[in-house]
Amino acid sequence: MRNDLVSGMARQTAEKKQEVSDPRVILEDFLPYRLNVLASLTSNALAQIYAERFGLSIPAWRVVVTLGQYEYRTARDIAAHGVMHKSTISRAVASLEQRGLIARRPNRDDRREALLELTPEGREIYEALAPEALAFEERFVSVLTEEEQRLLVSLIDRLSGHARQLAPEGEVEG
Amino acid sequence: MRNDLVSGMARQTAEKKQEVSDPRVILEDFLPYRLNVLASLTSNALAQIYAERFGLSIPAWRVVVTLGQYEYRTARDIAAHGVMHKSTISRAVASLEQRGLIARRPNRDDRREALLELTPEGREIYEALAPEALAFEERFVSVLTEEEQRLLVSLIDRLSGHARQLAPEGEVEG
DNA sequence: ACCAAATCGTTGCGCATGCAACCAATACGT
DNA sequence: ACGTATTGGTTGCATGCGCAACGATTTGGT
Repeated sequence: MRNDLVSGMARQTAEKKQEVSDPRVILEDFLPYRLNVLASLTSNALAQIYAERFGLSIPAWRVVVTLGQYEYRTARDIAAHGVMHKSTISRAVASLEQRGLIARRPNRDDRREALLELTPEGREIYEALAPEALAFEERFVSVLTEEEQRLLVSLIDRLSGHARQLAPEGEVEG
Repeated sequence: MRNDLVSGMARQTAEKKQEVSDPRVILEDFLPYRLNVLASLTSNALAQIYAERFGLSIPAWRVVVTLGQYEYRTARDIAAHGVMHKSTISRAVASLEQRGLIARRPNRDDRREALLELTPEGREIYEALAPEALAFEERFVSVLTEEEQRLLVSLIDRLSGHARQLAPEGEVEG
């Protein structure tokens, strides 16, 4: 093996004081980087479940979950709820509709938008998928104590709130 | 405004017991989702800095940072260090080389690989970029106390280690 | 009533990404 | 020493994404 660089992830606290005089970014210690690595690892592991077993992309998965949670909803609700770009949703919805997993019902009160909902087949997939997703989450956080899990959630929340202010505008992919 | 769905991020603890009998995924409470949103928010905010001000993509930024940190390194070292696919690195390196920010020196001992290093211009950019990145990080985590910051880092570390086991293989984009 | 601005959703375009195939060079087994 | 397997790095290809422009519809101002 030869992967000591990544598996080592050497943390060098001795370096800290140097950052003052000659600012250096230590990638492995850089929080945005770490967050991304963790999020990617998690996403990819999860994606295997719903891609290989249900043929769903990440955006499709989010659409399905949202509709499973809310019965029916418009595309822009889903976009807001899943923090995704509306074009991403549009394409995911088109694909899901073509596969017969969701149905589109035009809204008579506002004919620009359409209400989306799971078809019976769609709900079937959702009901098979949801327990697996939750089981994954459970396995994933099982290295932490309950206390730590609550803490993590609260830290993430506060950081997310703050991050939205640092970058006021813009959707987020996922 | 009409974004109550996303800005509300309603957390409904009362729902918890329902998950036992009828497993439902509440997207806003789903940890992988939250991690992704936070990571994306952070990435995008950061990306603005080095895209708009230095014309660097995320992979390019990671190459620059790695070389700033280690003087010289091969492409595959950088890939491992930045947890990125080797093709991503290859293209980032090509672009940086063309812009004259990094130089490639063939390794006589193993002529498959090449040692990469920052040119003076590259280092100049790095030295302008590093303080800004660190300042961003500082601003970013400033909502947390020192204690909480240490805790967050440790939680992330443990989760990352665990996640690597759940998804044993595969690079990570970023 | 009318016109401008805003909103929902779709689509064409350019670009980045991951994958797999590939080339060149090196390591390994026998 | 020879052939095969492995490794570093590049590239063609298909896919997916965000952006911006657009059509259709609705809202708001006057």
